[in-house]
Amino acid sequence: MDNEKTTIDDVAKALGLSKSTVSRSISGKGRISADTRQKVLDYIEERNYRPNPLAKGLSESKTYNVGWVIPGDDHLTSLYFYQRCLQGVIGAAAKADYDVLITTIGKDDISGLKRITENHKVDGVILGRTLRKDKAIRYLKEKGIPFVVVGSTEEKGVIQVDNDHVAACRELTSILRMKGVKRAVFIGGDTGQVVTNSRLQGFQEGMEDARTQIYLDCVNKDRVDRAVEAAIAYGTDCIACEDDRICQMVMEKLKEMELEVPADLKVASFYDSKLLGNYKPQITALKYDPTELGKKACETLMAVINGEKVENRQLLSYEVLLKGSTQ
Amino acid sequence: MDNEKTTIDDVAKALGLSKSTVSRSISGKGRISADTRQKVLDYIEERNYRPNPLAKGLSESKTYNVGWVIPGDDHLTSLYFYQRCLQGVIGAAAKADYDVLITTIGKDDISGLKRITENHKVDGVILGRTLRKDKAIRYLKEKGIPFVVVGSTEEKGVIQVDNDHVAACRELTSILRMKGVKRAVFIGGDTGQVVTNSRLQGFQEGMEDARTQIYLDCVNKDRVDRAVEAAIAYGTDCIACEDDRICQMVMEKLKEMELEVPADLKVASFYDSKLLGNYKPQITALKYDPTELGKKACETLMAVINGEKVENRQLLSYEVLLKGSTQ
DNA sequence: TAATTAGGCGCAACCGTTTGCGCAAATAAA
DNA sequence: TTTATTTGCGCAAACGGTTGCGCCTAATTA
Repeated sequence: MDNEKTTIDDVAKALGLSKSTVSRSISGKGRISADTRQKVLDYIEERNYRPNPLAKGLSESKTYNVGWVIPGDDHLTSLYFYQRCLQGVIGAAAKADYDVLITTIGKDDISGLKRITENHKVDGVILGRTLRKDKAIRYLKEKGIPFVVVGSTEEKGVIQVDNDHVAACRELTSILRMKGVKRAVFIGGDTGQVVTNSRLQGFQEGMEDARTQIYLDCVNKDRVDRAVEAAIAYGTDCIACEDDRICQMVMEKLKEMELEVPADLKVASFYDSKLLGNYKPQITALKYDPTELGKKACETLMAVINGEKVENRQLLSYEVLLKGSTQ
Repeated sequence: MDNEKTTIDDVAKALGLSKSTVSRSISGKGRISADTRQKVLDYIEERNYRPNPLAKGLSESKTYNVGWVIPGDDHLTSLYFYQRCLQGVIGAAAKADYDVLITTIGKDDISGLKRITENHKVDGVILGRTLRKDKAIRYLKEKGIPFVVVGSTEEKGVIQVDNDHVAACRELTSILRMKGVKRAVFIGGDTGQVVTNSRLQGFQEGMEDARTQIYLDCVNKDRVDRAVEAAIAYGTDCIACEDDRICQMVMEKLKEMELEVPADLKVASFYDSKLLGNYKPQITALKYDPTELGKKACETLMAVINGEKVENRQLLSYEVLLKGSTQ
């Protein structure tokens, strides 16, 4: 009972038609009578016939695959983010009859990316993370391979889909200011990442000309601890953390210092995640939808592949979650 | 300067050969003089020619893709596990000139899996997680699609690659027994998962006929808390946690109860992960190599695809990390 | 030296689609 | 009714590889 290997020829024979007609019925292109078309559609539906994508791809010069490229070595939160993103990518791809080919790259090793592109296995690529001076971007641009990046890059002429970090951080920050925050502190991570700068920018815009203090490159517990100590010494009444991991470390440090949130000072995170799920006063944070990001990225890539003109920079919306930590 | 579209014909023309000869030079099959072959190999190396996998696949009835199927909704540790696994899969696939097509499935929704198989996009599938009464397994068996599962299943006649949980847990447990543990407690999660039962079995074998107590289905903080309370009431001197997440909850609870590890009691985890990285007395745990798992799984799948006979059950080794928590 | 075998290569069919072109029948315009 | 146009469909050539078969030359054997 297997229809494993039915081909378009089988369908054509069975219906007394030519394969051209069957092909045109399926694609809907060309001149076809509505009657015949419906007959074909019904038949292939019933027999569960699926055109062989290799043959289809060969004649159309398409692979019907997109590459999903993520770092091979990354921390847990990112993984969660990528997984959610991937859901969006897969969904959007499926709608266009595409599938997702996954590969990983390292900071200096883009061999995985080269594999799938040089071997003609994908029609385009979605970059899950970018660095400054990103080798992958350079490579894709040079080769003229369609691609979009999730997140932002300083590289010019690159199609990017990102959360509107600046606007989000600006909005949350100005809410904090309204709530009476006078000496806000921003603790940020790797300044090599574009997103860090966006968040800082949003913070500064939101604070207008209120007094603030900024601590950057807090990439480990030590750095964060020292930043928190300095912030307390400064007499801060609110710490804005660049992301969930920093927020986690900040909360830990505050606990060690036996300071109460929000009694002694407010705390907010510019990135919500599961890591923040278990705090007693829940943490005020900015929430994004990674699935939506992936979806948008993939849709954009599809458009690029089909030769449509698309905006270079697409920004997605966010949500401000006001919780107990900034009460 | 683009060699985007060089075909085997171009290569043949350039070298004054026929495409059959070029093809045979590349594959090494058939009768070819070493001279000619080398000439071809040099040329394609220099011009970076890669055979179009769609054309190749079409004529060989192969896609040169394997499907990597993971749950669409899972917790952080799993994600880490899958990511490491994936590394192994990608590596092994690349060696056989395969690429990895990713898709996600839910407990009752295997449409993603159906997509890639019915559309003939993969030659075989690796299942990243299985459940009892697994729909994906049923489906793949029924359709006769080559597949291997990472982890264990009770389903008969399925090729599985797994860590040797029983042996590992047995060994760690017996070490604990040697160390003088007299009233050990096992706290396990979802008994619906095959691995939970394997770990329990290893624990029981390792404890021989020493007194023990078992708490199962501790799938959330509440359940774990109650199990820990009961264990303490029982007067336990060692809690063996089924996995990292349970261990995390146990440690939290012990802290709340103001009990010291290992002074008041020992704690061990039957699964090491990053979640356990930050405890003051480090946690004794069993360490596996997910990358190795993925690699082995993919290699096995390749063998199956090539029609080789393989062992139904492949067990990988482990490492016992003895740390402060069981001192 | 003649007969056989083996080695190296090319021809052409095939894998399962898409699509330009041409032809006949049906429809519309003259 | 005749002519022009449209409509529906089939033919056959791609797409870029692999592979069975056959031919020719060179090496081996009798």
